[in-house]
Amino acid sequence: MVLNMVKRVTMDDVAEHAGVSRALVSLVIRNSPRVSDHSRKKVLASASELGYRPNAWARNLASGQTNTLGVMLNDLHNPYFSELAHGVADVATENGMEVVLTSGWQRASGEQAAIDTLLNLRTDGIVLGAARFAPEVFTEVAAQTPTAAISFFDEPDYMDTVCNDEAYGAGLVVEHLTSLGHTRIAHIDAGSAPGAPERREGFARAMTERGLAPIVFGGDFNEKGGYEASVDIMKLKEPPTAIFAANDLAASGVVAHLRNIGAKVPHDVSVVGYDDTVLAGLGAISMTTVAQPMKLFGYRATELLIERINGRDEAKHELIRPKLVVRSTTGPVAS
Amino acid sequence: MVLNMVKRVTMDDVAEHAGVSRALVSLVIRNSPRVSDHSRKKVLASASELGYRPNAWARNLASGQTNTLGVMLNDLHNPYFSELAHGVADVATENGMEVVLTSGWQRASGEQAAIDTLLNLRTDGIVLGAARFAPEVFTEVAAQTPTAAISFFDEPDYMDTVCNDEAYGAGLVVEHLTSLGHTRIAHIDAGSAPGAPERREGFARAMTERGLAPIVFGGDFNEKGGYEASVDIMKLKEPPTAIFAANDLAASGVVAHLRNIGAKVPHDVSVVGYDDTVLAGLGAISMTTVAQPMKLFGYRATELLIERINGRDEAKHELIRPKLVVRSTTGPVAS
DNA sequence: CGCAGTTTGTAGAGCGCTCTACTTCGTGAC
DNA sequence: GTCACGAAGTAGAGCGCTCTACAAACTGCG
Repeated sequence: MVLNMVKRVTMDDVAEHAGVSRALVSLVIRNSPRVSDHSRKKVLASASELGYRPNAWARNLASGQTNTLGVMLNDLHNPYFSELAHGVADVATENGMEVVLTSGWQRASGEQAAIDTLLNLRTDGIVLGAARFAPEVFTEVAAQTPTAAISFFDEPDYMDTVCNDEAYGAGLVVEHLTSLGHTRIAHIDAGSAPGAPERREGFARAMTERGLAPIVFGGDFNEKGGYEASVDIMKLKEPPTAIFAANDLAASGVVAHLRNIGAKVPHDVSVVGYDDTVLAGLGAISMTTVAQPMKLFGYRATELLIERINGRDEAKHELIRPKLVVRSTTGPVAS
Repeated sequence: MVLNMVKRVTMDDVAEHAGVSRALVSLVIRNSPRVSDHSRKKVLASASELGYRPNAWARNLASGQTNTLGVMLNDLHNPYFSELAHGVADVATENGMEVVLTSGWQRASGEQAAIDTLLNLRTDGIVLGAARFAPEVFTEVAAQTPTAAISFFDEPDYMDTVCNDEAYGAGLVVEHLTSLGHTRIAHIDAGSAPGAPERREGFARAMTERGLAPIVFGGDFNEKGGYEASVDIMKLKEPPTAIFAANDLAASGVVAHLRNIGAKVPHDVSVVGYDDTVLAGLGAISMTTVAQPMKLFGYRATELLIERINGRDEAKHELIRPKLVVRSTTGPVAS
């Protein structure tokens, strides 16, 4: 409807100005070796003089390639996701590809709209950055374009996946806490949210392997979930000496409640988070937590996706091991 | 090079299947009223049977409109920016537009690459989500497409801007602290980073208006900056009873240092942050801070941008007033 | 000098859609 | 019955680029 005031410079304009054919200009712009130095310079000079800028829409339409990777995240507010996007962007750039981000912005219809945008853009592939999408999303997307999903634990044959080794991470926590002398350790889980079952089972296994009773309370991946669960936990006749929360946010809820009831961290109760988000690293909080190398997740997912785009057939599934970051919310059990 | 395995369904396929012309299919897809109900149904049925999906590249090329807004952020890790993007997305969706996000990912060449991507996409307009870009970025982008910038304090005539009323926010802090009886108040600033000078000057004005000496220490918009500045501050012969930090991160650095030297917050020293990021709201931190309605910034910038796309000529500049959020790091001055 | 082989450049047919200008058809007024 | 008119549908020329097939110009070698 409304035209840009600036008259758009096209390849034909450049060709005419340089006195060559449009095809030659195209070759120059795409850095083809099939052009003589002399022509190349001439064309580039004309292009920059006219302020030429290739039109991505036309280029992609003509080439059938978009050279673009789509990334869909379900919550940009979570630093976890931005790390991930960063990783994707790095690998994409390395491979000369662009990245387009979308998000459902936690709106009801947003998720579907975001997917439609991405699919209509015909990106060469799509990274689904979190498993909180409706299951149909995965099958729908994967049916139409190469897809890699992060934190999708089902290992389907229609797309690649990269997951955190949740069980391993939970094991690290148990090992750390038991080495400090803790035996009564409670875990606040996040129900059936992605990753939560694996985390819970890993915890249970690590505990039983050591002959300890796995204490599990239902919570959620947010501050409230941690707070409320810790209220119940601390009402136990024999409260645990350590609490392993669903994630950092939940852990900060635990810390808040412990402070309210006058319990000292870590002297009375040790607290461990999960994710190593910014807040865990803050001096004022300084929380022991499990660091998922989110950027690495983004890397690997993108690498797998690019392999897939280039023709690999079978789906691959990777499990990446997190690391324990010990800070000041854990300490030896009080004697 | 590599073709998608799935044969792409085009408008012509749908037209043939439905026994109508491509033009009619186009009208149906674009929801034109010029189509009879009967044809519409027939076409839609064919489309869904074939799994048709409009090709955004072709559509935009043909229509000369992209119906897409570009957003460039310089640091997706900062929750401040994701809020902003969220606001942009909301307004864009309301107006039936798509949003494409890019970021320089704090990489040297990243910024320019991100801009090129956006400009090559020929989005109808661009929201520049932070003022930390090189100045040329603004002029380059604004010269080529309608542009709105957030937190760009210069009020240029070539693009719209939306800014936080930093001076007003600083005034709120001073008012709050003086009403609690504080008279020795220190401000940790962030040098010439965007917004910082306005914040500092607002602080100084509010203080002098009340006959109080503005104490200013150089810092930065991060935890380290706050920590180090507070070290100097607390070495003063007469340390202040309240510290107004550059932002929440800096404030959390201040709190960390105060805790280290055994000063109680807020009993001995009150601390105020700026931005009201997630961390300020956490129970374990619960920081008094100034809330910038980032989402609103996104809203307004996008609304201005759309006006601009629709033909408004003169640039508009808006100043939006933040709000003080009182939590538990501020209290009456100890008597 | 002639011819194969290599570079370098060009013509022109699309890519999948939109949009203007036109055709066709049905309706009702006269 | 005729004609004007609006509604419904279509033909076909692009949009700005890529890419295949081919032409032209330049090697060098017998």
